[in-house]
Amino acid sequence: MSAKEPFYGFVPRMVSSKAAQQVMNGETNPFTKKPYSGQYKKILEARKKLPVFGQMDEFYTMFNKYQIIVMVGETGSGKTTQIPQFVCYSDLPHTRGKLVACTQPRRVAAMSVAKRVADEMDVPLGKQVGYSIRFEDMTEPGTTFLKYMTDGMLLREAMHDPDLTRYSTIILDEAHERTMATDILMGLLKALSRRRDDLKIIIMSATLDALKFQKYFGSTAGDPAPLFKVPGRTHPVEVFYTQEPEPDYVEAAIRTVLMIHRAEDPGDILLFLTGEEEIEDACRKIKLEADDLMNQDPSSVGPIACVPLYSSLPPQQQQRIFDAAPAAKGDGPPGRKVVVSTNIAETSLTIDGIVYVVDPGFSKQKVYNPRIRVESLLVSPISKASAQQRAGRAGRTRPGKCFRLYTEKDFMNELEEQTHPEILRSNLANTVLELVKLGIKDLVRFDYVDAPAPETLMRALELLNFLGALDDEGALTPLGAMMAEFPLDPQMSKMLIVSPEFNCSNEMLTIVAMLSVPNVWLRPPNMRREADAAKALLTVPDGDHLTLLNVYNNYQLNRDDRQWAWNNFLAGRALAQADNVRAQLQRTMERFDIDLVSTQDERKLYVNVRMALVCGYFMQVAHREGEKNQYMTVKDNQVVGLHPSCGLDTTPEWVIFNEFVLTTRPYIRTVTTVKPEWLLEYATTYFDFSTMPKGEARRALEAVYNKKHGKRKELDNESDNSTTRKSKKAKRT
DNA sequence: GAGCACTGC
Repeated sequence: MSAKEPFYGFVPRMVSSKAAQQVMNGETNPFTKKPYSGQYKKILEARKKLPVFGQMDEFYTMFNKYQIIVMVGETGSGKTTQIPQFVCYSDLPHTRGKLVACTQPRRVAAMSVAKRVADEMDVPLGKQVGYSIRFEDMTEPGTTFLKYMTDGMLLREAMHDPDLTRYSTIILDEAHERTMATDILMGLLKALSRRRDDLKIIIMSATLDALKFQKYFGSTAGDPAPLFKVPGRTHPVEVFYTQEPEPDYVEAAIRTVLMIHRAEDPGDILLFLTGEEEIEDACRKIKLEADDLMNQDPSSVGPIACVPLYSSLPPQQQQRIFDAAPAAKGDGPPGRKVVVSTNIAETSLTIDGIVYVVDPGFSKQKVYNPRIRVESLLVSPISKASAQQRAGRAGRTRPGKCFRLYTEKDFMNELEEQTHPEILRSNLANTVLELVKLGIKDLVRFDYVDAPAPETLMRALELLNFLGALDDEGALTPLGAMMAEFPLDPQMSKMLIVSPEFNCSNEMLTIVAMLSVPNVWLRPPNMRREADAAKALLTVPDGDHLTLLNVYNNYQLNRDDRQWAWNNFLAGRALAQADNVRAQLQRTMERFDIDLVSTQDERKLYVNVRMALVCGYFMQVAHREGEKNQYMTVKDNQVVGLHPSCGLDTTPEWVIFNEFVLTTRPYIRTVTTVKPEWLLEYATTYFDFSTMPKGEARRALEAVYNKKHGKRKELDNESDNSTTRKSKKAKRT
């Protein structure tokens, strides 16, 4: 290195903040050797005002000394943008052919932070600083040394390189969110830190659970990992509670919004509710009542704009949350914007200008019941951490107020400290397969930050064993190794891999892709009949899986017609996404030399597809009990009905289903009719009579078995043709 | 005769 080299004399991981700042304040960009731009200097001045910048010295002392650091930084501390840069100046990954990784739970965050940091470092995005998310790799091998990425992406990389050798430092950001991928990564990194003493690890989190991470990542001697703490930069938020519990939180929320509108100073309102329907309904009511108020007394109440926000809203409409509040009418008071949102506004989206938050204290949360193998969404009380996060949304631009629609006593005594991490609320089939592929031998004794219920692990192991992904000893089979490579639930990767045997891998690729994206069916409230009619035209009566195939094929045939999706009440965004997913899955198929084949004869094709579906979803079979829309899931004996969105024109005796949903009653959704012979043939071990509970389903299967094997002839059963027609006439009345 | 909380590969 020459004397002109800005990093001259720098030794990796022995760099002081003084030296680093000298380079930052110099004239030459040490990473590009080009002179710094004017923009760089301007941004640098702003960076210097961030709380974390003032603690650079403390950071380097710790970073240089310890292998693992837990960092706590509240919103506005600048940790996500600054810490990875600080690390680069001491770690000097570019001089050693290494990378610094910083993970994010969300794609947009990985992209936007990478862009910001590239600007701050005065380099083009995708060169020295890049990002890597599914479907998009904005990095340049050999050049990129600071990479923002989704946590799931790093987990995928670990499957191929368990020692993550490319990285010199790994930073897990937003660890407090406890996504499944971050939780698994924490377990892997803890073990890896003992194999690779050259690897540095930083766990970054919002305040609350730092001690948990410190203990988890502590030394074997029991000392907690060192803590680096940076204050945030937000405005104070005054919190109010109700005196009594509110029996109807939606009604109370609307009342509170109107109270704020009448009595409080100007400033926008953010109201948290739990779902689309609730939100649309509340928006209508607020608008109606606020308009009434203004008409009654235009001199004291201003106009109001009520904006809904939830993820399935088209991006264009989501943008409305950033519109300015409506202007005052004449000399009247200024207008006010009310955003009524799901949890999306708690973490994923920030809206500036919010001064008032109304928090009823509920959100929809995923829960998993391993006993009946069902994930469902339940409206549940939020955690204290969540309530604090919501309140904080009122103090981003100036001091604000938060109205909690529950008592202070309930807040103190009833709310959990933290939302349960995802790993405790999910079906783990996929995760277990990933862990086994990662070489984790004993899943029950894996060092989880929070260990899932043994029953949940057992359910996952059982499923993977039935699918043939794990052998009876729990070891990965060649099939399982292949399945783990697909970004899919194991049932889906299984049916994809076997689909060439049924001559329908092209079709199965499509179906799996369609099952992996959000619902494609649109049903605007004022056009339900038209939407249903459009759907009926695309429906294949043998099953919803085939209908999805048909929808995709028609979408492809009409690619040139930009209006096609809209005219058919289909979500164009979801279809485009399916296209993307399909291409990615196809690449994985090709990598494994799995044949891409089709059946030409449509009637045979549909049968072939249905048989292949059985190979993956044989554990999700329901048998009709009686004549009406009443089914019983095989083996766990849950009474379910076909979901009203189901397109079957009959109620067949045997169906497989993709989803079990628990709403007004238990429903099975995305359903296709199958033949009992297929169950016996393609899932022999699962449909072993000795392990099946007695009942109609078992009797019917036994009859099929005996008939085939000529043991005993059933006289009263014509088997799979015994479907009953649903009365279309009765349906309409 | 209902509804996708939110992410991610």
